[in-house]
Amino acid sequence: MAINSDLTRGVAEPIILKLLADRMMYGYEIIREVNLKSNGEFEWKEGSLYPCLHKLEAQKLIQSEWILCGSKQRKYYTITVEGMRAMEAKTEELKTFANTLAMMMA
Amino acid sequence: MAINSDLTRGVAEPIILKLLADRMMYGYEIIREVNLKSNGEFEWKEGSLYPCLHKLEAQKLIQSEWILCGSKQRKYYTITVEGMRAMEAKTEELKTFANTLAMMMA
DNA sequence: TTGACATACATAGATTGACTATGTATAATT
DNA sequence: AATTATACATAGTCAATCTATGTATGTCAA
Repeated sequence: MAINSDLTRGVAEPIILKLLADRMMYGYEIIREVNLKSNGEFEWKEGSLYPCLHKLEAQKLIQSEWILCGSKQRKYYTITVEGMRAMEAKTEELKTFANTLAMMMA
Repeated sequence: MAINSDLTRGVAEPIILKLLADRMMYGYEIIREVNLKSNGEFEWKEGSLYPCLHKLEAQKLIQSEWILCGSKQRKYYTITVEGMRAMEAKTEELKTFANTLAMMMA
């Protein structure tokens, strides 16, 4: 029962930043976490996530490092100070949006 | 203090259907109403609304008629039975989305 | 009365974020 | 040995919105 992707546009960035504010994660892990935590309402795919991570990194809101886990290389992302600020701003914007929308549809 | 348009994508249709469920309205009137009711958080422009109305009409969720008001022609839109059903479905989807998002950002 | 502004509809073209499909490579499982 | 899951990546497509522009009429003040 996935949500229409027109709705989810724009929420990927704040969600990623929010997750990385808790702990460092690698891309594939983020996909599983989001799909799990949303009870399947979000159905993120690699094709959506990786370009988004690259964009966030280009904006210096997150940064990456390759880490060897056992015998496997994983690209771990951490949030930057600037990213924390962006997350807070985006979270506020999301709240305003949700409240406005609730009012409009009431 | 307008909301980023990536967020508002996908909400135009349910909002329009919701408004027309109350009363018939013409395009320009819808723009003013939405911008007013949202306290300026939504800043709809003609270039966004008219194509959306045409699409909804092509889907037979709304229908239009030209009405002469004084000396001015206005294109009034009304919601169809099918449109009412679509509105209810979309409203449910919006609620699920808002709840999921609130949970993810908590 | 004329210029400025608001009303009212319309659309072509650009932008952009997400999706589809595909590719590579390794690890785990059967 | 073959299949599946993990893990990263990107080219091409799609679609909803925005920008910019156009037409026409109504209103109001200088």
